[in-house]
Amino acid sequence: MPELPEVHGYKTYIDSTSLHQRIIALDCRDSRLLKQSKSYFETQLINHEFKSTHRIGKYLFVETTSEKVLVIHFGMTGRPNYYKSESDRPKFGHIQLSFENGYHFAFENKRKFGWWDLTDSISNFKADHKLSDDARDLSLENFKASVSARKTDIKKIIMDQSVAAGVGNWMADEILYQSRIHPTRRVDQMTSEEIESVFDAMKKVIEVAIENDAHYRDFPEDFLMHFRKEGETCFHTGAEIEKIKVGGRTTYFSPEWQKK
DNA sequence: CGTTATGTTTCACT
DNA sequence: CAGTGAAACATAAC
Repeated sequence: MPELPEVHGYKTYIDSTSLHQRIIALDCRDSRLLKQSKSYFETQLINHEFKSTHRIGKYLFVETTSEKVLVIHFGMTGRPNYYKSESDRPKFGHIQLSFENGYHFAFENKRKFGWWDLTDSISNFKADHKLSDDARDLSLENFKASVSARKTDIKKIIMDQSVAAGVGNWMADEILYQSRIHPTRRVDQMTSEEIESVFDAMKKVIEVAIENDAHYRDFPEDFLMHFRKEGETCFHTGAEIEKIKVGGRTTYFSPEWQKK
């Protein structure tokens, strides 16, 4: 389920479980999840430790005591899991590290869209992958600058990781619902105030989601996530939520509430 | 059985 | 170069 708030939670989880422990084994059941050879991962991880983590958007960077930084992307169905007994290895824990203390760390990835990579530097990785600053830290100036030259639907823009790293499909729908902007509104036809309202809603959605540990049921009652599905109705208007495709992704919005 | 899923990358076109 | 739509990746769950 990982977008920015979920990955934020994963970072906290890893920080509180897996730092400063010597890694003694790496097991990978499907090498397609590794962007480098398994032996290279072993060289860089075995007998080393996780030192600290950093998050940009949906990417998690783990600094280690080796010269390389581990890059983790969770894909659509990834999450970390730390447990004591090997027998508790989760069903989809395709990559597992074992620590010297006897505990294990699994990278769960049901759909196998997630991956691990190794990089020399976070800033180079960020540049190579055209990642913007993390959406939580992004300035209004930078946001406006990357939006200004664009001529397409606002939803595609805010999901563009080079515009606001960390915004994914559900967050984009929520942000546009909160700012009352229609998902297919073209950015070049939006006023400066409307762009700012999207920016403000993005910040609000991020903070609310993080405060609630990305647990949607605890979100405020006027959040789209409570009725983001077919047949449900808008909290404000009572009208039926509509479902369309934008940029290839399923999109839910409230027709009268979000003006085109 | 067919459809759908919270993501990224690549590619053939406009 | 900017942008688009589609496809590919891989698999569980409904």
